[in-house]
Amino acid sequence: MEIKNESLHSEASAISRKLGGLILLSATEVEFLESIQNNRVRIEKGDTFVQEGSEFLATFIIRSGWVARERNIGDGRRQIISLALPGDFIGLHVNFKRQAAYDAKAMTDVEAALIEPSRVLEIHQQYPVLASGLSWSTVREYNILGEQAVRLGRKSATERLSHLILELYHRLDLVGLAGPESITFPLTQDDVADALGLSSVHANRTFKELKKRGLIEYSRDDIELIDIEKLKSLAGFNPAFLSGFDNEPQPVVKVG
Amino acid sequence: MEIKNESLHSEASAISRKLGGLILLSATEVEFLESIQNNRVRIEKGDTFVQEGSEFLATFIIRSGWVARERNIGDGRRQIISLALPGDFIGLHVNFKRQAAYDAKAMTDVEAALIEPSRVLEIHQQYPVLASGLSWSTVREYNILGEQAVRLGRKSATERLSHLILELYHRLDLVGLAGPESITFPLTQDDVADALGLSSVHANRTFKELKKRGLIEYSRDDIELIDIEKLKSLAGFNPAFLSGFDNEPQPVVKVG
DNA sequence: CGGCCAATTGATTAAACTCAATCTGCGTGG
DNA sequence: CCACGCAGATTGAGTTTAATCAATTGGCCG
Repeated sequence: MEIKNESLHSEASAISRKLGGLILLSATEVEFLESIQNNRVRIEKGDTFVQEGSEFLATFIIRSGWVARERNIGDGRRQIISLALPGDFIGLHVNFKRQAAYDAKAMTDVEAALIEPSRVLEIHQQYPVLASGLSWSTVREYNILGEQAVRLGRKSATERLSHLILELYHRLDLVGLAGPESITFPLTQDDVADALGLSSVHANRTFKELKKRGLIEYSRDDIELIDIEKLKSLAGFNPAFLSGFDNEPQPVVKVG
Repeated sequence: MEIKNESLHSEASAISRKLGGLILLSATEVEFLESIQNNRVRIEKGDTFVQEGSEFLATFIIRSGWVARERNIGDGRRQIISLALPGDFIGLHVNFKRQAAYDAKAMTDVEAALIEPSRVLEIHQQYPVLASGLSWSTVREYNILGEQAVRLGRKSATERLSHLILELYHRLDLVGLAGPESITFPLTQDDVADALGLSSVHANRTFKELKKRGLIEYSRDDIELIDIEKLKSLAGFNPAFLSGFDNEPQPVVKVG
């Protein structure tokens, strides 16, 4: 993990786009949000930059790339708990020891911002609108993980895969990273297997099945959602858990 | 004035016992924590008191009894996302619409305290130690749910059940509700099945298997942990995700 | 051209599910 | 006090989904 400081971009960061897509942010708030992201790190694809049991040095905000929170249980079995996409936090809340309960591994090259705990406090004390945004992010992460539990516990392989694809499509869309009906998809089928609790062989067959049914197309690093309505119906997908809105991003908090 | 953890009165509420078991709480903090629990509700066993999609009216603190956060997907399938025990919150963080992403259902008669959003804000602004306690509770809930994902995605039926039993044993112990080597267990085998992503028939056979191996005994509403060490070894159970403290050596497993 | 990682396919096995009966403990109304 | 009803637990038999084992193929890069 190589660390370098960079100057402010003119374009809004993913976290600003994400929060801005749901709340009306004032210029001051956006500025602050951008200003706390100056301490940047680049993480190489494949790098496990947070180890289970080790101490969080700071909170990460993903600026670009995909990260997997995962648990490796001794005998080679692995479960991807959740995926962190641009605009997401790693280690926003920590326990008293700041001890990680999972590995965080870069699935692509990643750019992240390192946020000091004091800056998070500052948000809570001086930027109430942003603080409510953090609260929203927190409950959203929890709900995403809840859906993951439903997928793993009660859905078939085809339901799991189509549900995951739709979740990623909606989440990427919120930060402006989804195509009209496609997403870039950097995960290997092994990764998908470990995200969905399947063997890699079965993950492969499940991809093939969705393709055969005319629901998706996929290549090395893209998935095309050919028939979103059928995908939703197969997956039993309701996007409510992602926003808490009736699918319509609407500003509900006015400028301070 | 600061008081020792052990000197918390036995009449202190579960949430005070839980936080007091981990942080040194001042008398003022304990008093405040108790005072915000005056608005109490009784919830009858079987009552789904929060509906998926409906609005949270307040935050609940469970004072006694067990609650399941669960998702019911149209066709009769159900997944218990997580269990809330005495001292746990329901709806601590909410999204902008305060919309629940899951049902909350009482698995026993429950007593809960209703906390106004303004009191939660008050904690963050005036009781920094308690605020850090809430942050700890938040990340703990997330980590518990992460373990649930590992159970559902990557563990066998016997591993899942023994892991769940151990988790509940440790969590109940933290609030003084576990026996020396037993817990009260109000869930039906149907509930266990829906928590572990199994059929009820298989849940039953898994109970039988653990009993046959001399790991547990169970009756209508108790589970005895006959051989905790063997249970831990079978489950692959490491309590780190529950506390984040070094109460016990935490081996960091490295898979090469 | 190799080498390598990921994807794909075929064959077989195993874990868990479904379906269908019972069985059991317990509370209740007569 | 007892028969009845009922929810939950238990058991047996057969089926299904997904896992495992074992090659093979495909694409990309140095």
